[in-house]
Amino acid sequence: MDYKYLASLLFPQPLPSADEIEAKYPPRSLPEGAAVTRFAPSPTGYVHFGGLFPTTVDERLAHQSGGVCYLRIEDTDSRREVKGAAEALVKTLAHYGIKFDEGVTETGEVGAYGPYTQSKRAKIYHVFAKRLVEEGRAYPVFSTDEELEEIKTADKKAELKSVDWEADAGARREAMLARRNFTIEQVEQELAAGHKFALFAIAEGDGTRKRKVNDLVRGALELPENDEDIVLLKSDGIPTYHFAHVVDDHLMRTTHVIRGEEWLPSLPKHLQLFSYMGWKPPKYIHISQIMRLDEGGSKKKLSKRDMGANLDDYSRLGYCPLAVTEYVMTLLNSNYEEWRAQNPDKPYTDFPFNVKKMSASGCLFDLHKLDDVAKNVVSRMTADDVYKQFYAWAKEYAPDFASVVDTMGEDYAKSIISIGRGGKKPRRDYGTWVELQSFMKPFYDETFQVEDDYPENTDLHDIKSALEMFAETYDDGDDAGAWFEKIKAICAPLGYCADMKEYKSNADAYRGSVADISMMIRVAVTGRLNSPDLYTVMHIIGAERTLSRVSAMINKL
RNA sequence: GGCCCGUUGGUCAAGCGGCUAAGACACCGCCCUUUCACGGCGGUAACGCGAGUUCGAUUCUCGCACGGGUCACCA
Repeated sequence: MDYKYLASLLFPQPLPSADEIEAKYPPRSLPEGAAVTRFAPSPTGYVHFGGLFPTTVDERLAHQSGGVCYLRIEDTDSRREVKGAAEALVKTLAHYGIKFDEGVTETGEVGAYGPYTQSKRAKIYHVFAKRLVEEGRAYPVFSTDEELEEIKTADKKAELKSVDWEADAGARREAMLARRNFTIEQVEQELAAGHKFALFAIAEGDGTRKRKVNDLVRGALELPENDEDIVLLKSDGIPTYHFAHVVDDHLMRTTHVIRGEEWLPSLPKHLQLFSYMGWKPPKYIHISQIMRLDEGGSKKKLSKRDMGANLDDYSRLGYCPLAVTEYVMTLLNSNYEEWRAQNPDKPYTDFPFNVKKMSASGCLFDLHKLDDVAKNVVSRMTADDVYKQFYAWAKEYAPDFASVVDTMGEDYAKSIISIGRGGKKPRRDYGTWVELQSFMKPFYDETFQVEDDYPENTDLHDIKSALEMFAETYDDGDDAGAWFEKIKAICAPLGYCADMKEYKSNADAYRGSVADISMMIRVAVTGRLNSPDLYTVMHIIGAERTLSRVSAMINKL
């Protein structure tokens, strides 16, 4: 068969030569060892938590080595495309510190290796597709409009589940072989009839033979050679992922491809295409799925509806983006936590990220762990920083509380946030803005309320007497020592023990201890059974509030 | 069903032929503390099973089991 002629039939429009294209995408001039990575999502919706994993690896690998990390939009499936998804994606990732040097950005496309949107690269794919036809490595498969319609509406997933695998494999193989046989005349006729064609690459592999391939995380893998013809172009002329991946990652000079493990089975296809094209394949890292625990206690894939799957959930719950990033880092490199403990003040980007430390097995999403990381992150922040982030969050997600905060001003809020902050061991009372909001509530009249009841065995008369005595003697000017002496002084008249050690060794002799007296005051002043140090709380809210809350409680009893 | 990947405590995980099998989270207990919390100390808890190689296997090989992925003109 005259492949040159076939190619000219299939691609009649004038195209640049492969060499011309290659010249436009020269090797990058980067320092030795610099990684070029990319995140290549299809714009089908919000960013999944699972998407943050490979992306963080992309970003670290590139920027740690002085390389380039770019964003390419794989919009080759018009059926699934969601409008505005790409923009939302860029914005969300930026929020988590993933900044792209090239590709699709908030301000449009930047970089010399574009376009970075696959739908704009049709001509480039056609150049290389045509070359494969000329070499006798690719052939067309024609479909009528009706058949195409069928392909478009068929629910392949459902179909595949109820298939007779063995019979199907044979039938598919036969059909594949049959498709390879055609004549130039048939092609001419089909084209004349206006039928569209998909372009397939001939598989030369032997499926019964294994080939060693390398994955940077998993090591040497044995995958069967590819013996299935590969769809390069769909009937609409748009490439499949397989072809686009090979062409784009070669031209854009990607050195490391980080992607989900669902791509592992098609790796032989990609390797075969790289070899057909005469290009050097990139290094691969296939990342396992993120799992979650279902109600029954078994592992399930973290799916779209799960809490925590949508990255926007974290914003809503008030996790600061750095907390999420650091959590991802701990999952990616288990020595990250140790490094963090030793380097509490360094930015996470100083951590020497190591691909070899990554785990080949999947990991389970653990909200507890996230909370712990979040507490660490927030405890290390300055009061100023916490205030800014919290206030911005409140404006959006808790506007009522934001206006409550406004009533007392910024400094007041910061004095609350400053409790236990700074020093070598800052307190870790809250890890999210939702938790901080709850922490702050007792400090504002609008949100103060008695939420907790006194412990069951507390004597109401004692409470009343204790509060009355407290109110009589309270002096805003006392220092912490004097203040506590006065609390202790309340004990004896009521038959409570002022000394905890004494009380513990001789509890029966007393009605209670200074701890109980403190609790009586605490609930009156903060409305809760737990609070930060009472003396500190009273001085933040001031004497007036303190005493009015105490008398309100006395009246209530 | 074929093929591929994976399997250390509840979770994330060190380990890479010889260890009392790290650490972190969670859980529990004790201590500190005016309570709770924070903090400190400690505890419960693991190499999926069966062969083989070896003086010796968590570590290497092979089966099996389990989990996951994949088998589209989707990515």
